[in-house]
Amino acid sequence: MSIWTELDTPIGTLRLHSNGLALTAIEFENRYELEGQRGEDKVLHEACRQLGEYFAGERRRFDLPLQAGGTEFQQQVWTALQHIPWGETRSYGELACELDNPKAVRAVGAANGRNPLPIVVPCHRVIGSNGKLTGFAGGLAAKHALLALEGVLTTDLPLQN
Amino acid sequence: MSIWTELDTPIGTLRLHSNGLALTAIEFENRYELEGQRGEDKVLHEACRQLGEYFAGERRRFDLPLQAGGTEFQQQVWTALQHIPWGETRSYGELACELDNPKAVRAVGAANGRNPLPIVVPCHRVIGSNGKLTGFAGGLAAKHALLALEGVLTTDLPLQN
DNA sequence: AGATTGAGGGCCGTTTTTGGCTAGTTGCAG
DNA sequence: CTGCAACTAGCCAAAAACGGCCCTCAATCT
Repeated sequence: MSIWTELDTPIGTLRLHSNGLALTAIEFENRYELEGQRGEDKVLHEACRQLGEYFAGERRRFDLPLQAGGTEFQQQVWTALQHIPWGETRSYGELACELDNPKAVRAVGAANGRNPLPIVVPCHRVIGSNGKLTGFAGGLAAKHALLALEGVLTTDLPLQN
Repeated sequence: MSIWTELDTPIGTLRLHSNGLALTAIEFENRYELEGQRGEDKVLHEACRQLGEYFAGERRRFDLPLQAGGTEFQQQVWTALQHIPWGETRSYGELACELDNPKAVRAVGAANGRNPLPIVVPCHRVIGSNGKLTGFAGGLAAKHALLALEGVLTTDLPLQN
């Protein structure tokens, strides 16, 4: 049985899920789907603390137990995501190259879209090769806000359409 | 001539039928069909007691005189059902294999659908090989509730669909 | 010329759909 | 009574559809 708690942030309320041992999911307020009961535990408490520091600009890396599930390929992608440092971005194509699978570009995009642990696993740092943001579970506005928080996008505003 | 009585449970009212010697049928409230007169006897009294304990989480096996009728194949299936322990599940295919008739998968499903003694003969413990519940006389919601009561479905299920 | 769009094709993993195969039961015709 | 369809609480593999892409090549606009 999994438990969850909610956290208010500049980009809206987040719902964090724990299985008691690790963080298993982060949902945006407009997309609650997963089951479970409201509660608190060490994992959630620590996750809230680190996320709070992140949004306050006082933390650039997360140190949390994570458990994501997913296919082998998805796990490769999500692992690669965690190697993108704070304040940097990659294109979907660059990420595919890091996996020695240069042509699996759209597949990388799809895997990004199914990242169960946004923000902590920084899928928001992946953008189109032309600079457009192209998609985010919490909405492009949230993606833009996250990148702005990390000091990217200070000058230009490629948020269009 | 058979008699029946009704029992309130978390998944709705059940109508239990007895022929005086054994339990002959259990009907869900949305599917009353069998004839008979309302009444009470030792069999029904004991069945209600054990079912009450089951729904209270205090009983994992039933010890009741049963009489189900049906074809030879159906009886094989229903007997096999009773060997599935509380809290476990089988796929229709696995069940077919246990009958040394691996290809009789749909036939097993059909026999499940005609099980006259649901819950006591645990046809709710049989699910699709992909994890979907796929059908239950009392409705999928009831099947889901029963499996939840037995502690299954807590961990899995978030697997697609 | 250079920059900016928009359509089109190719790419890959995942998800959904489809179609064939199956054995027993049941209903209906001969 | 036999025989033949038409069901069904399934299953598997193949095929098609779908994405948080990316490149190319025109067409268009400074």
